[in-house]
Amino acid sequence: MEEKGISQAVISRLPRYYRYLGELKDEGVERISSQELSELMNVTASQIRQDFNNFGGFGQQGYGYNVNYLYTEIGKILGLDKSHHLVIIGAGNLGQALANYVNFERRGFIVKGVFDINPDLFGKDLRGIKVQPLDNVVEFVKQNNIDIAVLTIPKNGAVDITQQLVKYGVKAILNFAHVDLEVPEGVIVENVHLSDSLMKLSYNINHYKKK
Amino acid sequence: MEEKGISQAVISRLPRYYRYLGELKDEGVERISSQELSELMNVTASQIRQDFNNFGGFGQQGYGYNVNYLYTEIGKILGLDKSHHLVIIGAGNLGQALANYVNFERRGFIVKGVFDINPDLFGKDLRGIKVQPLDNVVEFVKQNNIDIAVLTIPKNGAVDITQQLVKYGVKAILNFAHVDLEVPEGVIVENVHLSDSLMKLSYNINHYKKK
DNA sequence: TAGATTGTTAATCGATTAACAATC
DNA sequence: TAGATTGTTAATCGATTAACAATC
Repeated sequence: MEEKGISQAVISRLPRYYRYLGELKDEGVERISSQELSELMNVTASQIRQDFNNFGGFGQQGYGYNVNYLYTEIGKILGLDKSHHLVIIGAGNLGQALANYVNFERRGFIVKGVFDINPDLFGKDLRGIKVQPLDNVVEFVKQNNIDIAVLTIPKNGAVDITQQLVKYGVKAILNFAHVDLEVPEGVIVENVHLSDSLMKLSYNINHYKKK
Repeated sequence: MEEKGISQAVISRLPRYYRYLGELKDEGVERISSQELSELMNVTASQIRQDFNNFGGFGQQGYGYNVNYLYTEIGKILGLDKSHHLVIIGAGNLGQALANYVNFERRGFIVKGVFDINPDLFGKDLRGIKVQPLDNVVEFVKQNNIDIAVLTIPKNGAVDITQQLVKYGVKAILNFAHVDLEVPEGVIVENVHLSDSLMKLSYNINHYKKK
């Protein structure tokens, strides 16, 4: 089961498989073939089988895949069977939106702290968590075993705080700031650049003709 | 200049080029070679030249690229020289965050209306735009030449409203709902699935070893 | 002109799809 | 057993990188 060198293209597809399998599970579907799943998801059956086989054989010839089992296994691959402690840095609308989004918690992403530089926000309660001054974050990260930092602050602040965060053990950053963060080897950055998404949309509005 | 069949891989890189070129421009840099840009951005010079050449020759042998010119041209390719009218559907924290994000406006993405089903939010002012009842949206889209809808509502609502929106002329959807939207040919959907990003992060925390 | 650097073709690499033998 | 469907190898396709001739 110790896989390695899986491409990010494959990893990027796992959450979508996970979502579809979760829905099938909720509908009470017990088994599914790569062919059926391929029609549902609009991808090739071949790709589905290749993707799953990167992690070992989850299916059975002549039968297909057990939905429940496959769902659980993909969850494990994604690390959703373990919980992750995260801090949100920036308690503006976006930070608050994320702090309030209860579904993350369901997947094991536990918001432990929310920080901001704006004193007006200090003490504001977000689902039981009070916004703290940003100055507290380093100490907080040290003491609370924080894996993930979510950056919802402007880019200058994001660059500065990143240095501190990785120094004190943050392993991954979900970055909403519109800047490329420099991090040491082994620290993961996932960028969510909303303006980039809008620009792609804009391009495609003008150029997209047929599928 | 009429390009076609540009791959989405290339398009996805354009906003990042645009950002770096904008910064160089602001710093007063006049010209840059693909080699210099490649070091700055951590991509190959070859890829940069290939990417730009999809759209025609923006550079000059022996000189490199004029930063200002290239910046402007990429902006045009992305359609940022034209403005887009958008509506935000869902005025929760995320919808408000986007409505308040002034930088979108700078790039020509003009928020024309914000809608919600929650009466408590009706009339709430977001940078001069008042939240309206969702029931108004179809009429509003018809009359205000709306290109883009941003969906920041839960998935059931998103699926339902999408049918209406595309019927009345919306050409593109920025979808934050955790569901795959079905749209007719020619309508663009760009998904921003934040929980997928967190899952990728989670996977990589556990598996990433070396670059 | 000589040097630099693009534009572009060719080579490589990786990801996707097709095919089919293994096997439940 | 026969039929179905996976696991996996082989073929194809597309994207990235390398190389270099064109040219400023």
